Amino acid sequence: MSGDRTHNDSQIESGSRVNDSHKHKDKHKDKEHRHKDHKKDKEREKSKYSNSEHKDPSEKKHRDKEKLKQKDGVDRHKDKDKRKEEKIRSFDGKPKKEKENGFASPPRVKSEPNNDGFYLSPKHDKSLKRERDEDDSEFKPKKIKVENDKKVKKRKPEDEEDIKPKKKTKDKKGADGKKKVKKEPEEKWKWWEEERYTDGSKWRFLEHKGPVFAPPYEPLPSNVKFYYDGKPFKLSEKAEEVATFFAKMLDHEYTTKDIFRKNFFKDWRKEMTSEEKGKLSDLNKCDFNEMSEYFKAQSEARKQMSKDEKLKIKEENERLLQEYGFCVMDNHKERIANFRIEPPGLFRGRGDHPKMGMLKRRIRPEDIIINCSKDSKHPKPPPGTKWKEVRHDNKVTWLVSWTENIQGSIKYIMLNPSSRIKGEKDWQKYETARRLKKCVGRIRAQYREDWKSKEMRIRQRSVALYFIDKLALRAGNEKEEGETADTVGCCLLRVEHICLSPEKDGQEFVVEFDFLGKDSIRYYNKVPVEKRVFKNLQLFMENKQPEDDLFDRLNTSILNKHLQELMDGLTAKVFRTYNASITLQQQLKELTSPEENLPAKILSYNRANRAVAILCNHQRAPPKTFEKSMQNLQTKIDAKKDQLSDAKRELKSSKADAKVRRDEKSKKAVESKKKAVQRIEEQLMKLEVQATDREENKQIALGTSKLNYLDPRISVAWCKKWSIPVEKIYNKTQREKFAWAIDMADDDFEF
DNA sequence: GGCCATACTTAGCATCTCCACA
DNA sequence: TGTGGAGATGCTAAGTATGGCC
Repeated sequence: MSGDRTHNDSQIESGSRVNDSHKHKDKHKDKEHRHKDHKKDKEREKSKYSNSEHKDPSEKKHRDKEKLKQKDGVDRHKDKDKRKEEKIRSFDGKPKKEKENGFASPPRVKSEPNNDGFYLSPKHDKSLKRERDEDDSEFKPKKIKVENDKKVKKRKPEDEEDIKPKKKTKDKKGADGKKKVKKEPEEKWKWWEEERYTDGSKWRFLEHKGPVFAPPYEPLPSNVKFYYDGKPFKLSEKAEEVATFFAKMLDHEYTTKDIFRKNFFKDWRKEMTSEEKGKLSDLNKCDFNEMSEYFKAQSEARKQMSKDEKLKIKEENERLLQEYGFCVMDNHKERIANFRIEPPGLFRGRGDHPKMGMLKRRIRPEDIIINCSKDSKHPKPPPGTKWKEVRHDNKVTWLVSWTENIQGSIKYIMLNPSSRIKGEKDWQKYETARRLKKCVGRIRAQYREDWKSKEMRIRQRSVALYFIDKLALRAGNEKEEGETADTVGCCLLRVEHICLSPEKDGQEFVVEFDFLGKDSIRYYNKVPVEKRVFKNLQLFMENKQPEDDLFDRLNTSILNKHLQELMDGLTAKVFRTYNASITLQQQLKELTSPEENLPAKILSYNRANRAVAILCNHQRAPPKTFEKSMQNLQTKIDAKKDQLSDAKRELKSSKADAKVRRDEKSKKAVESKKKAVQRIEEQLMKLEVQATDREENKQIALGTSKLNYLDPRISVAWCKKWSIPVEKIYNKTQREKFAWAIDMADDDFEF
């Protein structure tokens, strides 16, 4: 098949080949533009430090115009040097070697399409008549429930149960059943058995108390001083407040970074009086240490508070939660996720974020838009203030919004994941992924066919889709230049992010990926690909510079439009959900053996979960205490081993004793020694399993996939099948979020 | 088709809480 | 009973996706 490229690639319409751009006028433009932009980028980089957030509007306009001119592709390249610098940065700030943390070639198990795979959990077998706005074959709440707003207000006492806030149940010990397990409230609202709205509205009635604002600034005591150039300097209140933000972060690596310091200083100066501005001209001469010590002492004092004092604070927090932490949405009291407005501080962008250190300003009532229903009791702004706006938009789910000043994006207050509105969406997400399961075979066949297309754009689309499917890459939406760290997803991959080897480590057609993904987490993977993909990649890279786009004819909207045609509701992200869930299901089948005991089964579950986390590249920095805690665990294991050999010795001698004496008493002694050995062996095994689990989890975060990608019904079914308490898999919060799945999935659920 | 605004999900790190153990 | 540390929770940044406008 080595000749396929020469044959097929020559058939590609020349007009659509970006690689022969030099032959075409517009492509010349393209290249010219690229160079221009590079020059501009460099200039921008130069001026960034003196004026990072106020870009010359004419420059922007010009760039926009250039972009419009550019018919064919998108030039989203930033400074090359900067990228190279970032390229070598790993998530812990150091270059990584391949496979160092086991991320190369993640284990993957794929299920091929199952065309009859229309699974209905028995509880949903019953015919459920419901008009649906989306084609979610299994998304079928049962009862029809139509309640008008007035009824909400006139709730009867018997409804009170719903209105009561969920009392925090203390789950003392969880599933072992060894200690008291306080029952969770028995009657919980099963929204999944009710009718959904079909008109695009999200609610009929919404009432809440508005947000909780950050506490006002408390000036420092007079004995805590700020020093400039070695001398005490009394700051104005505004300047002092911003200085405390920096002081609080003094021990953090952020404050050593040039960009952070520059951004901070620039924004800090804006808060200074003209006198302060004149005198405080060099951040390096500023001494925040006394302030920093003061905050450390305060935090220490908080830790040392008496029980009563702590209780008082806890009660106050509880009061706030009760007052502001719940809303009434369509007859039900629902928990709000984030009812507190983000306090002012310094922006902590991740990776090499160009805006890190900028001042995140205090949000005032005048910045706040309230969303609630017309006939609800509207939240009151704090005395003497007013809201920016009160609106009644039931097509959205948010309660409160404001625009933040760093990126100009909108922030929202929304409901908790356990709420109906979030749960329905989550359920729907998994149903879409299950629909993909039914047609993934066809889609895969199609994109494989498209690798041979005459059109470059189709080839690029199909190769990108292959990566998204095979490697669970994110889509890669375009981002505004200079506004965020240089991170990419699939459609944004650049030539410099991949390295092709016809043969490597005994494998053919190897692609080595190395780029920074979401949150500037490094994605490093070396994967053998199909020959056609390899040849296509070579083609896409022809005559391109390292900083050029790999898929210059593709973006996420083109890709998603195509996916939409293949399956209703299909977007790039659905592949991640589908592949994560199907991998979990298969790994669970593969790894669970019936004869295993409970801890071993849990280990198997965690390993299945881990396979998904590796697939999705969910990394974490190793916990600071990791080495120490592993050591502690090892000490425990060693001690247990000693204990075991002692117990075995004792057992041996009691057996010998019993042989001589042949009486009941010594027989009983043997039995009890046997039991002791057994018990210690079990304890040892548990500790060893724990150590393995922890070691394997060192740099992998399981939580993200568990919460966002794994259909909870798979886990619930697994628990039911093996009689494992669901509490072993999901903590209380997770059980609340997945209440729908826990209720509806039986042991035979198939994703 | 590109741009932009908007709405929502996904993500890792920081901080808090509470349990096991000395 | 005090405390270290694991796990839970909170926080908010950083993604994806869509729809409207030009």
